[in-house]
Amino acid sequence: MENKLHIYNTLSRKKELFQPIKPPYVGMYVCGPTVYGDAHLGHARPAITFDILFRYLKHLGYKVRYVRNITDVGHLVNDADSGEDKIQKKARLEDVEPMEIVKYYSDRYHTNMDQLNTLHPSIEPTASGHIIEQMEMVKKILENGYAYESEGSIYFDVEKYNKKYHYGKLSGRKIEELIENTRELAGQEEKRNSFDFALWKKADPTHIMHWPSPWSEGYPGWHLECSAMGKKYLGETFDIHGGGMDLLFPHHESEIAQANAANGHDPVKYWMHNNMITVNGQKMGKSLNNFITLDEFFTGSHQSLQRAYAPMVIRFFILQAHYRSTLDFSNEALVAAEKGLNRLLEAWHLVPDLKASTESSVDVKSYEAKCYEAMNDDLNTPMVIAHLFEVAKIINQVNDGKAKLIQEDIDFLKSFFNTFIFELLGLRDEKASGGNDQVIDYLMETILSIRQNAKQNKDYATADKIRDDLTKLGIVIKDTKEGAKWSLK
RNA sequence: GGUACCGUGGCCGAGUGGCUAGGCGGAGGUCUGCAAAACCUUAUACAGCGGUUCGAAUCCGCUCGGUACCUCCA
Repeated sequence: MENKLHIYNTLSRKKELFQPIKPPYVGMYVCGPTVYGDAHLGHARPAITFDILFRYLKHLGYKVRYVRNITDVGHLVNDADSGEDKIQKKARLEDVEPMEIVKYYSDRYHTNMDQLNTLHPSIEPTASGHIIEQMEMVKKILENGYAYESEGSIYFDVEKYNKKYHYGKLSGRKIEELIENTRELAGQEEKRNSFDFALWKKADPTHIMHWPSPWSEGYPGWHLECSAMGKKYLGETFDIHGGGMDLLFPHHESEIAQANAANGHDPVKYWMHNNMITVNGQKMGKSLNNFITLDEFFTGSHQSLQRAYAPMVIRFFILQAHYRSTLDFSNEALVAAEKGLNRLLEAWHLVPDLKASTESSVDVKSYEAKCYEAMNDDLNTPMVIAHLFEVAKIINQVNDGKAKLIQEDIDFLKSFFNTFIFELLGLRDEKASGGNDQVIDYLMETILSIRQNAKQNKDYATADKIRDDLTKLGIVIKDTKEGAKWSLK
């Protein structure tokens, strides 16, 4: 299988030609959400970024297994003295079962992801469903001598590990600096070094999510689930591991360490990290409490939103920036994205009705190569979109009789646009589903003919009232040379 | 304090040595009863200072400003 796809590998800090370990198979693991709250705009970024990669790899002919986990245990809360589980904390506050929280937010996450038109992962494992696998990994790391027990908890011995391997190879950190710079946190007296991390944590009596283990009644450490589940479903070494840049350290760094300590070699060939979405230049995140949930975007129910934005507008907005750049959110930017998306789709709608000429005045086929080139250059979707806009302009020119295309080129446009807009960028034509109702079609035909009569009688007041009233209902009327056309907004 | 990244026109955002990015917004025009859409034309740019080069937004250095990670975080 040949391809020219280059992806930026965080491990080497360079763009590298993508060569799977065992073509045509590709194994891809992406860090999913911790389901203790609604998904916000930041969660949409990796989901969409790696959805694009998933779609493109499949398009190139690879057989991809895409694993995205659901974190439903572990992950300590920083302000809880006892190291209380995040899910548990939420559960206690709302007085419900932890798994009830997990179910509730998992469902909502899935709904949001469907709204954003991301393809479902091949496997979506939960941490709580893989306690045994995680314990097996702890045992192995213990056997290999890279972990120690302390008060019923098991910690990873970073210093010892670093003597044979390199702790910091992904994030560029040096262990000596970690010694000096790691902040003092509660509950660290059990550890030999402040940067050692838990593989297994003993549950205190109030902790309600716990499992029996050889060491204590407890729960698995922060970074273990991805290592254990990645290995189980993709093997000890797999092609791609993705996630947000904020997971680079310590999460992904520790995953590498765990894999080496357990299996003796690196787990992943290509590490990919998407950048953050910012608000006024600052990261949108849970801890800063400046996040806007996806539901709030879709309904417009957040004080800093001027109105609602459709899921496809959010998707398009995210795709208009490169995944490794920060993306600054604002109403203005979203409105611009919405108009741009609309412009693209309007052009797409014109394609079937374009009139063919005997010759073409523009070279539309060259745009396909340009788009592939952009995709191959580390998934440069903003570049792809820029090319598509240029094609949209050509379509409009042909529609206006200012440029010419032969039938073959028009047919080419249909498949080309279809491939890039819908198959690869994963955009959905929300309007395509509207207007299928025969009753509505007939109704609109009737209304528009009444309006046409009014116009012919120069009764513009009536004509404009019809148009204005329909606009309020979300129906847009455009008078063209071929008569009035309508569409749902 | 350590590590990494960034600073592009009113806004968002590509571009890494010479060729118009693109979208939104602004101005003027064509079309139209008006509007919308579309098309045409147009203005506004590469944080600052030095250096390398025939030539730099793009490479190097310094300065200033910002962000991320170092603690759960997409």
